[in-house]
Amino acid sequence: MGVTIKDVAKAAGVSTATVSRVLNNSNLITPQTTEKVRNAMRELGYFPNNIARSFANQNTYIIALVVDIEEPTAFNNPYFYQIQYGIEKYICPKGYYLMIVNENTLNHNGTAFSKLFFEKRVDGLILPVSLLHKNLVKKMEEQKFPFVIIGEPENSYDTNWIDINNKMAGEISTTHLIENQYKRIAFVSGSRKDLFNKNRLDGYLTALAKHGFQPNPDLIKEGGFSKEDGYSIMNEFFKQNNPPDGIVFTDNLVAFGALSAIKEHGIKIPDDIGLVSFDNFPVAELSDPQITTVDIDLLDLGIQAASMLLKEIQLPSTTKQQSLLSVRLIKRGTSKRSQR
Amino acid sequence: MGVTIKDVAKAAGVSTATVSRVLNNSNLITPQTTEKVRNAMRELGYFPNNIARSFANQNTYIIALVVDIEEPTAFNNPYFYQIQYGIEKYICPKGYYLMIVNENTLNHNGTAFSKLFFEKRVDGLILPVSLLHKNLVKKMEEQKFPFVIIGEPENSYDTNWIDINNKMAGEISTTHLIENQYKRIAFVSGSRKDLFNKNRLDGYLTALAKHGFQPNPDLIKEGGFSKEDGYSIMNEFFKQNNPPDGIVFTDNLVAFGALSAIKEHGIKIPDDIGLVSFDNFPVAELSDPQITTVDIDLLDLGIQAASMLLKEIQLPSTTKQQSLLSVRLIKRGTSKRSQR
DNA sequence: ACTTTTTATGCAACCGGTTACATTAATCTA
DNA sequence: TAGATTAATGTAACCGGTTGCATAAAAAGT
Repeated sequence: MGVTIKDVAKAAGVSTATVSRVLNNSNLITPQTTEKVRNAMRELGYFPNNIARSFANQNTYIIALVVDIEEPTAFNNPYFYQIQYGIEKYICPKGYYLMIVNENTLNHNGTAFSKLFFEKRVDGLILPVSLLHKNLVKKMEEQKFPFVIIGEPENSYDTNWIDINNKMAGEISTTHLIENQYKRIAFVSGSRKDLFNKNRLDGYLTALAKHGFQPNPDLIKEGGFSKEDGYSIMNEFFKQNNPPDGIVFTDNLVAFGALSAIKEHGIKIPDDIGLVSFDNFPVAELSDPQITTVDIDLLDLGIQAASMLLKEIQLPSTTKQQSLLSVRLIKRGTSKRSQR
Repeated sequence: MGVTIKDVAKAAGVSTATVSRVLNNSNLITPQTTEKVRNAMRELGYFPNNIARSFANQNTYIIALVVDIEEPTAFNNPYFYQIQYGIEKYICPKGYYLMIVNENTLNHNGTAFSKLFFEKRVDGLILPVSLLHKNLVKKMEEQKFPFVIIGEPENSYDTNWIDINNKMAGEISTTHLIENQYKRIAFVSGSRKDLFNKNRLDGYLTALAKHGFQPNPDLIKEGGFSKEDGYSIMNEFFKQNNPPDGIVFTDNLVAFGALSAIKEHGIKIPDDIGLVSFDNFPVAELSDPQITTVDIDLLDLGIQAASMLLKEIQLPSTTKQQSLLSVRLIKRGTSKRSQR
């Protein structure tokens, strides 16, 4: 039905091997022959059948990004979207394509995505640390199957991984508040079962220590993802007899909710209280005042992850790559104290 | 290196054909034989090589979603992200995988994605109407290659397509303002070169006509995507000697910017002016007051598009499928007048 | 001019499944 | 129970490229 390499070979008066070599820019072929073959291809409207190509050399030129997003929260959080965009941007000019798999739509045992590996559907995987499973990792390493983890894994894993520098993020945001003369600085994060939240807290504590502040357990809270959570956490703080005058939030939406609570109490931002948040998602610019945030460059994270993976695919190595990306603070209205 | 069908055949004492039939759940095979083969597979840790499978039957079980997102705007707009999520959700349980291609990272002639089709890398395509090109469409139709367009194309195209009902969206949003006793209702949309904006305007005009309102050219504006655009457009309205008291925006962010301008003028929302926007993106809930929006169900759009495509892949038909999805209004703070 | 080396091309096996067709085993019919 | 029909399995060609090895052609060496 389609035009095959045989048709081209016949039309150009050469063998299929020669046509194949032209396709692959082998440097064995004479310019004249190349020319002949190219012409034949053009005349016949030939395109190489990619499935056959993959079959012959046992690779697909596809890599997959595995995500685990839940429906309700999916669209508030552009996390994977930005990473995805970065990956695509990097691999596409190199002739690779990106496949997206959401583990949650497969809903088996949390390793359904591993079919991609077992069935050789892709040449490599990028997956979030939350989907790491000991057995699967062992199998992939045995077969030298390339994969890169997004997020720092527990140190029992020696794999390729990449993450933003969460400790640094915790430290610079806290330091920023300290430098703006806030004195009682609180820290509100997601679950500290997650290593990245532990690291963020670590950064917060480091900053306090460096400036001679004592950490105060009352000012360290855990849990919360939503605007509503932020609202109620803030109100809990207000019930304390000595509430914080500065808060580091590790989530934009939580900060957004806290903002409402603060306004309701008639407390001035940033004069009476300073706020810093993480993840410079678009919402951070929409509040009034705009939220000071740690900007994590997820586009770059995607690019770096992809680069790491392609390196592994193209020249497999036994030493694993690891990378921590710097973050920077974007100073906005919630932390710029007029004076004091 | 890997375990192949031959190994399984030998271990089970049957032919490769039988193993293949077991793999494909052919109903020719005896339960006993099936059992034998399954056991052999299990013992050997066999997984079918998917590349070989694809090669044998010339399909990939992959479909691609082609997008065209520009970097700066990419993350404000979860448009494709939600659609993508819907597609993935639909196709995954049916054994298909999703590939994502961003035309803008390929940056050739706007049809770089067509390689996917020519090289048979995927079984079908879902692409936005903005990427439609006459010649390419002709070629794809000649070869009966399945594809679905997101967005209503100009009527010179007879293809499978799906869109939200933009006229309905324009009409219900306008009607809602009319019913809330707003009298001078403006309409602010993106470029009217795009059919969907024409349709939205059409809906607006229809609603006005149904309620005996005369359209007023001063109240119909075009252009703008950002918060800043919304801010300046709103200020232009305020310069008019008879500004609107109700506005339909076709973009969340534009409405967000307009909101700031309105507040600065000390005008009360929703008592003095009512706002409705399109696209119920997460930001709509973050403003104060929250923005009344037309909710377009992009998750469903993705699901429907995928369903359309798989239908086309599984049983090709000559009659094209078209679908307009209903929209609904989510009433929030910017349009709930206390009384009048 | 004749061997030796290098370069360009062809031959054919191979990648791992699928499936049309052939063959054998099982079941049915009279 | 032989003969016809149906069900289960096997044989081998095929999908469309790639590539090791053989060979032919060209270039270099003596």
